[in-house]
Amino acid sequence: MKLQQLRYIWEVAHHGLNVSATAQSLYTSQPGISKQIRLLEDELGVEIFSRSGKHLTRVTPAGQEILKIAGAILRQVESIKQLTNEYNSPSHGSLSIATTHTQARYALPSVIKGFIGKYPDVSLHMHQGTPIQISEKAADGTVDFAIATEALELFGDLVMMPCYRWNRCILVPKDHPLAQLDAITLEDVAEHPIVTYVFGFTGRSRLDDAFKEKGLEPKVVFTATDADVIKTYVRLGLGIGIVAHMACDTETDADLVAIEASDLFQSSVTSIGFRKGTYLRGYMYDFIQAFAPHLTRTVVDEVIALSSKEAQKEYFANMELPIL
Amino acid sequence: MKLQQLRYIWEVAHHGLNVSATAQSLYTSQPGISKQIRLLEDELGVEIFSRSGKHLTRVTPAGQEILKIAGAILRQVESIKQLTNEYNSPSHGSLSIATTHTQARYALPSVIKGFIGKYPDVSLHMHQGTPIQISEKAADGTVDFAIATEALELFGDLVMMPCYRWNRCILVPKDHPLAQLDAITLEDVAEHPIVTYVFGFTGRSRLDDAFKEKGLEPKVVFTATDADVIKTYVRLGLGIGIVAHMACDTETDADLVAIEASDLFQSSVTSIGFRKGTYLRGYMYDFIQAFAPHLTRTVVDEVIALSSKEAQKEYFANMELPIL
DNA sequence: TATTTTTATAGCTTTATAGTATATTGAATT
DNA sequence: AATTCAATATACTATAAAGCTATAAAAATA
Repeated sequence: MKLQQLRYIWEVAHHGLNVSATAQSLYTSQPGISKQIRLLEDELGVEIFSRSGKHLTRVTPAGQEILKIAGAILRQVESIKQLTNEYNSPSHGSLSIATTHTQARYALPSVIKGFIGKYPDVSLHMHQGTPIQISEKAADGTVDFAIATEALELFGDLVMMPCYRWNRCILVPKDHPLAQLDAITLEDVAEHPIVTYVFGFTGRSRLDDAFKEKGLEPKVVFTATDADVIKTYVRLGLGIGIVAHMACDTETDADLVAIEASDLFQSSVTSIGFRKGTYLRGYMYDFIQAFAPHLTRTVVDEVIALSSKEAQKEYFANMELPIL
Repeated sequence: MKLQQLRYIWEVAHHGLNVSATAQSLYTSQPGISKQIRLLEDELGVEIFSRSGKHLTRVTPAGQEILKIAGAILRQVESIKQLTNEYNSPSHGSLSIATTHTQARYALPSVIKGFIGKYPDVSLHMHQGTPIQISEKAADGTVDFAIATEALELFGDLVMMPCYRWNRCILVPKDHPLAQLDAITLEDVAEHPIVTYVFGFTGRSRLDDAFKEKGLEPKVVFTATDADVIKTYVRLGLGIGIVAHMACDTETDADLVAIEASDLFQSSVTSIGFRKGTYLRGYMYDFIQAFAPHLTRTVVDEVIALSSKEAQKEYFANMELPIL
């Protein structure tokens, strides 16, 4: 058994069982990969892929198990490389982050700015996507970190750490009746058409919960994945906007009125997650702490050491989070 | 990076940093290993072993980390092989068990007999040792299973499952005053010289606890690691023997009187443990269940799935164990 | 059925691995 | 301090393995 062979079967399995395509993506030849897969299967005495004639059609049950372990092995090999990189050149490397629009647009820029100033030799990669996509990318090792408000719990082998708590505000045009009120209630809000986030994005579920609890049926007339689009439609008079607090900028949104809505909806928590067993480079610890000051290296290491997801939640249960 | 290289550094590290000795044990040449280690170090750009001239003197800090991951990788490679073996020939393989005298002599024989009858093609290896040695062997992968009453909790990466609960009895010569009593108390016992297990063996700690709790100071005049030796000295009149219940055989020990002592001492629990992440062959599940009927394949898989040691303990907290 | 896509095979080249013999060095011993 | 012993490094060679190109064969698709 060779690492190369494990790499090949893993890549083929992740390229739709197309050996030629895999070969291209790995800059090698198709016969080479085919041969190595055969050799491995011969050595193990088990077919990893079942074939109809010359084509690979599916992964065998044994193959499923093998691929799972092979993936773990390859990630550990990656860990060894990462740790030696850390010894060789602590300030060189790369950092990939998958996140949503809201984070990328409002929460991350200042952190990123500080980071690239401090680590000019770390190449930074940002991937934007839905919370589900983000979690998947972290879980399969495409990115180092996932930062999002929802869906990060779905993946069992992610270590998740809460970063900050945030509230919502309601954006209305200056002449809107809600802008005249001194205090606003959920009932007031429910009377107007609403423009807000798509379900599964930026704490949308908390919003729905709040209305449901009071037995209200909000008239959501338009949903978007980001606050910029939401604002655009608020300006068009489509409805009132409900967005994350950090998306309300009094300067650029001078034509809108932002109404604090902290007491109308439960606050949401944005978390950062990474795959269990990932080797964290020094600058990665640094990034985490820059984003969430309470997540010091010590704290992160302690959380990693906790064996269960429940213990991790427990760890943060009584911790005060920064409020943004 | 090659698996072979990881194998070499791991073996060298576990052969006292002696490359020549490692080469011998692996039936290969010393230059081959030396070269591969150098190649790996060159590739990683990190010294795994520090050298004084030509001699390897110690493992570098980076080497420590690398070796730890390398060990995990090699064990996973082993898992792949095991699982393919399971597909190829479910009834062929090997099973190594490390256990103490008490288990090997009294609890295991019937189980082993049934097992070799059912799986004649599984080669069975029994290793006898102290509970500490046993745990170590399970933790580093020398054996598949550790079976013992003490010390199995010490190793964090062992999955441990309680098998049965057992009590003690007191062995005395026929003419001994204790043999005349109708009911026996701990105070009675403490008046006589005692022959029992060495500390750290066969639930010895429970015994000490019982005396301590009543403020008694037992006169332990002789300790041994097994009941056979204890009986021998009881016969010589050195003192009264306190041994595990399963060590009292009314036939072979017809010259001794066994006094039930279940209510004098807290019962002990014998457990079986294996390293987390071990691939369990079908016959291994079968062995476990033959030894402890409540540990069905389903139960074992459920316990393995539990992430923390605490959750595992919790799982068995309310389970009735067989009493031997 | 024709065409395209994909995999397998063969032959060849390059690279890698492991072996032997031997030099060199460090540690132990006197 | 010199000598001996044990261990590692180096040089070289033989063998094995891995990968490439070209091409044949087989599925999939149109």
